Amino acid sequence: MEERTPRRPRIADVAREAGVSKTAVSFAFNSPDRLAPETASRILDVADSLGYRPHPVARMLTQRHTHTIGVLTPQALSVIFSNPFFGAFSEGVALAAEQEGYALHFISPLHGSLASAMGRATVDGVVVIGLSADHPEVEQIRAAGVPLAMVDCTALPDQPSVVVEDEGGARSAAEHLLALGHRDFLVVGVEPPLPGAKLDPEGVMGKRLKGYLSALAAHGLELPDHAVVVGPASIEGGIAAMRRAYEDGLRPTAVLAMSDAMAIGVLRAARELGLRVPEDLSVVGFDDIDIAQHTNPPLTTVHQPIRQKGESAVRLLLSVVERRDIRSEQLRLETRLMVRGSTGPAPRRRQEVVRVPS
Amino acid sequence: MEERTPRRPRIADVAREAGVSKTAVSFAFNSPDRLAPETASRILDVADSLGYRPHPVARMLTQRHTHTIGVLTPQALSVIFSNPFFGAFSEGVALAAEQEGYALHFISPLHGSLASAMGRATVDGVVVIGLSADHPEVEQIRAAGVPLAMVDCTALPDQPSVVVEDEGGARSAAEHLLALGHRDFLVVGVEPPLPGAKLDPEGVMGKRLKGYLSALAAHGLELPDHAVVVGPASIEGGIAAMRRAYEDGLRPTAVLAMSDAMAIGVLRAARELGLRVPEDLSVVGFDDIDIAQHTNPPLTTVHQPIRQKGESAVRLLLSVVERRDIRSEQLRLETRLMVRGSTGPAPRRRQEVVRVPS
DNA sequence: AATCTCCCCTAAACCGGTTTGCTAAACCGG
DNA sequence: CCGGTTTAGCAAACCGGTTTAGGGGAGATT
Repeated sequence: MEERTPRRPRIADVAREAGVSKTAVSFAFNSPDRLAPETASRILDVADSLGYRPHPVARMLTQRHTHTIGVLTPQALSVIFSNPFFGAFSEGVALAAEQEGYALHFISPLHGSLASAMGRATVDGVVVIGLSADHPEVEQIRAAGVPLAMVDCTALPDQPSVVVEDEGGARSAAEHLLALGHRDFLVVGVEPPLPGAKLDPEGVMGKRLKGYLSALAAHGLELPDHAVVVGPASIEGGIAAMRRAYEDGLRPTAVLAMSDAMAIGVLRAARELGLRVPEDLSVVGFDDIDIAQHTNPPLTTVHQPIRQKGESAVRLLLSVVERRDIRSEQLRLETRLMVRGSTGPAPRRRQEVVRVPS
Repeated sequence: MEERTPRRPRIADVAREAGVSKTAVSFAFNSPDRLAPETASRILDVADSLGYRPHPVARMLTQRHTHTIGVLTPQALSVIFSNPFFGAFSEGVALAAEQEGYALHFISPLHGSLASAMGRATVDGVVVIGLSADHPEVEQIRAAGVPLAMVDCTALPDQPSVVVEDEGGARSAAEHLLALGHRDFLVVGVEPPLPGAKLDPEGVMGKRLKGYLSALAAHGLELPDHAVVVGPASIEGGIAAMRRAYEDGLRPTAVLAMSDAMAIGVLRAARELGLRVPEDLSVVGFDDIDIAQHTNPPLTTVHQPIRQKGESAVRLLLSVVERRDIRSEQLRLETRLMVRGSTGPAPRRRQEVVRVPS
């Protein structure tokens, strides 16, 4: 006569075993002070002996919140997690979430649909990264009444958001190279997630490009279209982009990369092409990920507070989730050029790159 | 006379508005074929106009599963996410999870308690990484009836697990250096998460150390205790470890690092100490993270299939979650030495390191 | 002795869905 | 015209908890 279904014990089982009501058991776990001390501890003992744990889903249902925040990205997590930028960002998100007692739930397209993934997600709010404001998904989330905080996008005026000075940072990178005498540039950009799509001028990469261009324009320079190559934001992407540029006959003295990972790829490709950095070629990245200071030579790059971005996004989000603060803040963080070893004076010899006189 | 509480519409609201029962609404969403086509689409229209989405938590409660898997780590996520190893591992986990239609939930100690974090987590199963089998938490999870898959730990015979050939990989690393003529070694290890704890001989680091030692022993060599330094598994940790070793007077010709991040730190510290790699010093890492092939010089290291580890763990886990397969598999994956540029023949000059004759 | 408090605990409603079991009407062949 | 099968939809039970409103008894107050 064995018990055939070792099913999970419920609150009713504990109540029966302890000879009390379900309410009492609930009190024992959630507000023990509403029970006589010995009753509470007896209930807890019984619960323990039965191996009872309150069912988290049932609890969520009645308490109306999940103590979980979501991180929403339009790309598959499997491509995202290998990105050091995302790692650092998640670090910031996790730090704030952990401090506030929230768990982390990553939301990415399931079976191709971000909407259905979002529909399944049991979160109190979401941090949205890598999505432009006009993405239909974002509107849907808002309509569903789920609080959200946007990262790298400020287009929703009544929503909390965190952005960085992308344009200014990019400008300072280009100015740095211009001051070193460089005139022949190659811009290495991150391609949009959807193949074929044009660089969104309001997106992060669009702003960085704008920053580069405005610095060049101030020196009477223009950037020919073919001096902009794009690829995936990875070391391999950077290698491929640099090789392609060389095969196309470009011989820049300086490379402006929109991501550190790609800059590291450029460093690598340059070495293979027999170019010394920074003597023959200067390279500047963007983001200042951790390894940037440990490359050889150390990478000159535009620092942005990646971790803080994640942390602030969560703080902003929680302030509306917990209704501590209704007004939604728009945070704008600074960027800062970190001059290290990968940039130097432009070499003397002239390059054959197209240049437009002012 | 405005509606004051724009509360989320419930299934009953849709039912009333459409003039049908709750059941019909539920059917419209979940098994439309049980309804007349026009009824179903009318209900869906009403739902849409009301902005109704089925409540995911309520749905979880009745359906008895969450379509979410947890990743459990004993360390704070904020320290974990910056680790490239973990990034690659998560990539594998995410890949398998996404393919199977599961979302990802990261579980780390909340307010210092892994148990309470686990108690709140609404997951169908967990992938456990970095936890030894005798950790009280693991027992608790099993007792709670939550399916789990252990990574890097095989101690639970009736649980699915994924491990790699740590000892063999470490041995091959040491043998490679021995074959190059090295006799004076420094081992750079990853410190246990709890300060002061001794290296768990059954843990990953313990096995790697055992592998190093057995290769040395086969050549009649012993490793003095002071030739093993430990630190956090990061670039900084590697730099600090190498510096400390030098300050202690050690002058090894070869470094065996238990993690690539630390090996990269060693590379960096060596450069600062004026040592050429591999002419003056050989360095071999462990893991073969992505950047290992892009360091300067490219890092010789022991490859382990990190992504596959994550992927397999999820597959194994889901096979028990979905009861497709009751027998729990124990997977053991191979490691493989990747010889690259950071190792070379031992330099001629003898070092003053302590050496025990055979 | 009656009333008031306070303490400890409970019954029942509720959270927002899904699922089971059933019924009434439509359909069908003979 | 009749019994049998389908079809379309409903009411109620259920998932596993929390919370509200309130009841009974003991001690304090009048």
